[in-house]
Amino acid sequence: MAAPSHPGTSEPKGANVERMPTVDDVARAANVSRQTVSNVLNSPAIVREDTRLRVQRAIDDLGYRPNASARRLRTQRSATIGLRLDPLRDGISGAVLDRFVHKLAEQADARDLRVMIFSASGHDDELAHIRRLRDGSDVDAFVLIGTDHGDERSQWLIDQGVPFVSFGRPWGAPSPDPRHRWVDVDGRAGVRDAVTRLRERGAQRVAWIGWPSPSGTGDERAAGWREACGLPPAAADALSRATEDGVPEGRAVATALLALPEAPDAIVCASDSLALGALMAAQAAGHGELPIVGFDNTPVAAAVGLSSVDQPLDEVVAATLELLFGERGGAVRPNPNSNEEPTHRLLVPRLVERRSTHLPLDGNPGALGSGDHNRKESS
Amino acid sequence: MAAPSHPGTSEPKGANVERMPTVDDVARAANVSRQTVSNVLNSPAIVREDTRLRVQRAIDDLGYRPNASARRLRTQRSATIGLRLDPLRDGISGAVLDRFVHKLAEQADARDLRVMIFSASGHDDELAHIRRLRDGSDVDAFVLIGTDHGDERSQWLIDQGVPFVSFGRPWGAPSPDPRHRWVDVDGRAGVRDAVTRLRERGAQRVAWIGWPSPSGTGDERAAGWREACGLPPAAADALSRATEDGVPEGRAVATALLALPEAPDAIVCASDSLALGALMAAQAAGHGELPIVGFDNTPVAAAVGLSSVDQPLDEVVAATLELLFGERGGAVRPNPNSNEEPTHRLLVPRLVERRSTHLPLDGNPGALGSGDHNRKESS
DNA sequence: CTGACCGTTTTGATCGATCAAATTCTTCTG
DNA sequence: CAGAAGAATTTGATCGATCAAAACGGTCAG
Repeated sequence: MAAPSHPGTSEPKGANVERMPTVDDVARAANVSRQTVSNVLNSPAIVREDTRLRVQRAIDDLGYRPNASARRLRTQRSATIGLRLDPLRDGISGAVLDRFVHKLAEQADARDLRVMIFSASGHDDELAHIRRLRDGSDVDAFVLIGTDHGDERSQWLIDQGVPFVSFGRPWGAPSPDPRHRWVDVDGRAGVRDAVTRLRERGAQRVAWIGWPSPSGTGDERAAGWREACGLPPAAADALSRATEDGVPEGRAVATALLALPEAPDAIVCASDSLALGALMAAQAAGHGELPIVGFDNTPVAAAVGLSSVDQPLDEVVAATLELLFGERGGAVRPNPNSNEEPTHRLLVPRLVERRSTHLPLDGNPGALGSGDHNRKESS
Repeated sequence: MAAPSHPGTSEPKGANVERMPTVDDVARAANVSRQTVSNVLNSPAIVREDTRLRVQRAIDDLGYRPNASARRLRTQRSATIGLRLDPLRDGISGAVLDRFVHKLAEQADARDLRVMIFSASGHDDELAHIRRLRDGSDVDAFVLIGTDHGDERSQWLIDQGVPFVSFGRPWGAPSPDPRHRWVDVDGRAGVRDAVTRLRERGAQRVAWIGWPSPSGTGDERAAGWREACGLPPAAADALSRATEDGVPEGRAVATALLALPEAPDAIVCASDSLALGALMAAQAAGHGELPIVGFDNTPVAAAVGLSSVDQPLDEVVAATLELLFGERGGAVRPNPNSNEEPTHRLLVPRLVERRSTHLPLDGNPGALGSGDHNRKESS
């Protein structure tokens, strides 16, 4: 938090008027040719030890930094990933994508990649942007987020030969194109685990609040509940509800569930928004102790002490980059032509347990918040 | 939502193997010289009408798109804005910054600017990144977010001659550097308005829940409350509380306030997190009808029907870009040397009223949610 | 001593655009 | 109709790096 001054390397760069040094400047200073300098940077192995050190010192002394544009122009690649920020996501659940963006920025940086963001109003607009960015060689690979049924973006990108990976499976496609690389989280397994855990804890009638079908992610999650709830079909149907996402919606549906003659003794929801609504409903109905589980482990869930299924975004991002660039490489791999190597990755989420599956909700506020991340935030 | 195929211009670009056309290709096709093509793109005014049309047609036919790297190399500017995504913000309030990022991406796009994001672990790390990005001429201007007391970043950037604008005032500086361009929202006025509104509605004892001092934004907001609450100092002190940000914290403090012999009849908070906590406290204490106002108008506030002070992010972003690039220009202005033109902009927020200042909280869930933005969101 | 061979370094060309200056084409004046 | 002034267009150089191939220096077998 303290210790200002010299961040980065601290060479004597005065104001900012004098131009940045170039390879030629470094070459002159180290008494070698441009190319040798270039080699020191890009293939140090082929340069003799002592010259390498000499050049390196010159680089440090002058504070040389390769010009990204020049390099990109010559190499024909930008080492930049494009990412569309979805303008629709304004709900609580949108926070997942934010975390995804963060992680992506972090891990991309570690690989010396840049991340460029853009926003678009719809799928068509998005594709137009992608084309522009790629044709201008601004960006050489894209990450698609939030694929859904009948998503025509993937196919277009494949046809155009634009390298990309989607966070989200190709829902609904009868036979998914093997050239489509994707990473996703197994929501079905996540919900299944959550339900199982609740039953281990003694719950016998675990209800489900999900989204209307068809919804790729939603249907998967619902399936997970159905597999694990241990109820005969009819009873299961009675405890299953579908509604648009949202806190009020969740509250309304949960209220109805709790008013049933054979009321549920636990509720699992397809999102934290729905779960928060359910939490409020339970509280209002005097069932403060009712175990409730949400999905996505958003900040709100942490804040109100709601148990939630957490997506392993670190792994998601790592897998995304690996599919795009390989184990460590910095060069983009084109979309695979055949199905030689695995072109997708399905990751398993894990349940984060909090008060909502442990303690009664009422009572002393002092015990709230389970010490989860709660940082002050200004502006 | 429907209508796939041809996004952008739809020229007959087959696979993606053949290289993109260049100015020379276009020139040849239109029977002019490279430079004329360049002129059509950059200064159409000096090209004769008919040649311009001819060239334009060739551009469209070939699907030509200027190569960003080449242009940047030659012009020495990247038309790219750098933005650090703060890894700390994980609370509910962090959502404001997300909205900011969105708006920035949108408006930057309208000006043909790119936005590049990066993440850093601390201020020093951030500055190191900034240096790297700028020295590599990847980015030519930066937007700083969330400035706070003793923030040494601004001064460093000014010293280094790196063009930037901060979203957030230079807090605490005895005499702010006139070369520092910034945009901020007048939180004091926002809170003042909110309190005034509550008093117009009949509230007589409006309490305040804020953050511990010193906090630039926090102190300003508190000042707004104090100015408008209309209570003598002693009484005001009794109704003022400071705590770290967070839902549980807000709940605890609000519970204490409500237990006072002279309890408040309305509460204004420095954040939606605190306000949500207060809302829960009020509900638990049987004061479901207590008017409560939050700050930042986050999705959560919309979801639970909490009134909140909304920051005009559209204007904030517009002002930011204007300070950086001028009215319409695409070229970055350096940090001003003297204080000739205005170098900052202070915008006024406005109160968004919802159920929490209108109706009782309990009662029928059907009436919840005030129709505010609630969109479904998948993985 | 010659020349093949390997490791290291240098030279010339190139990526795709814009700048600055030179050139050609128009138009208008005396 | 010559010639100047202005408009429109073209030419040559350049931005800063990497690629591809050539040149260099040393070792070593024949």
